[in-house]
Amino acid sequence: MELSNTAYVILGALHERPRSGYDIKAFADGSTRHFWAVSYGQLYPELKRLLDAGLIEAEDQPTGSRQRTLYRLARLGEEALADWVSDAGIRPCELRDEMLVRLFFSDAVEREKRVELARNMAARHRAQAGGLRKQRGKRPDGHRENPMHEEVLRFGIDLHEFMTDWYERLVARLEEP
Amino acid sequence: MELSNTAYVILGALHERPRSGYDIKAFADGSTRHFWAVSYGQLYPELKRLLDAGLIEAEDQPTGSRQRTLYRLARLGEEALADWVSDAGIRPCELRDEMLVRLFFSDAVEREKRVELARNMAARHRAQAGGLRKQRGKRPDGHRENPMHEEVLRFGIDLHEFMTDWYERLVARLEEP
DNA sequence: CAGGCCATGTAATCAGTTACATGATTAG
DNA sequence: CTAATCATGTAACTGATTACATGGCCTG
Repeated sequence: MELSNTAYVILGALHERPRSGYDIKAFADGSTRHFWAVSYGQLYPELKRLLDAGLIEAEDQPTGSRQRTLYRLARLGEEALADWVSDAGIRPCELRDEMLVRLFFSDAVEREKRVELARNMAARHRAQAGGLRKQRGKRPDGHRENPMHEEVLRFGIDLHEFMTDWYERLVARLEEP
Repeated sequence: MELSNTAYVILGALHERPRSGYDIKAFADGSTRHFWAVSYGQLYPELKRLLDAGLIEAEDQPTGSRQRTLYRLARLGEEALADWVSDAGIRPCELRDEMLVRLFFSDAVEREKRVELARNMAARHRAQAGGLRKQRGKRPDGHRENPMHEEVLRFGIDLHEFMTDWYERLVARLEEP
């Protein structure tokens, strides 16, 4: 059976510890969001499918009268996750950037506008790097047993810092012809 | 009226010169593909919509009995393109990378597999940078009047080289603890 | 005359987002 | 008491890909 990448994000989240749907979403928002986002619209139906397929198990754990379903990784899910991570296949890295498309076509407008656009892009990545750095501050120890989480977060920060620098240099280049 | 980004790619392609649908696709594959891909499934319906909206004009130009519709940018389309490029709004830069998700969860597998994954990722970006560099070689002059095309291509090359280096350093870090 | 390129299109499908609807618990 | 957070879910929509179908032109 074919699983979506989102399904593997769920399995990965449950590999660490049992979680509710809400908790899985919070985990994704705080970690994989910058390279793989997950929305409720996918999450809950996907949980149902994984449950039916026997990759995860559900346990009812209400707090008072507030319902809560705690999911945990089943043996089958553990195996599926390990197999998937071990897959040696090369998959494309997809980038979708509307502002970059604008920049690409910005010969059609005056230099001023072009420079402003490049400046906005630098600011965007600066903000993104800042956001990730903040995320990092929030985990004083959470990375002890998952060093790769830390590595990937570091990658995000480095990447956005690289882009910030790149666009700043572009601004300089565009300003003095 | 709201236009999709793909519509703007089309307008941008036509800004340079009149083109057939096939030619627009070839243009996108050879330039915007690495940050904004376009498929036939979107292209032809979108052309129809842009035509109906009066942003582009069509001219029949068959070669023998092989049909061919040449599209050109109308005044309305020219304006729409310029307005869109000038838009100061900040839009997110979206990255979707399945391999990075795997890497993120790779604490779940043995070190060997993890290193192999990182090595594959370095190779992927090396290949991607190479592909872009080749693309660049193919345009001995095409960038004269569109210097931003060259800048964005340069960005792609630099970006993938940065990532290649980053993953190579990761491999080194993972190998000697 | 074959293979590659030029050329146009559609139908089915998919992945994913947005917006909505509902309601309990907890901290200030 | 009220705002934030915890919690679950669905329906409608959108953007985009895949796979298919068709056929002519040009070069070796």
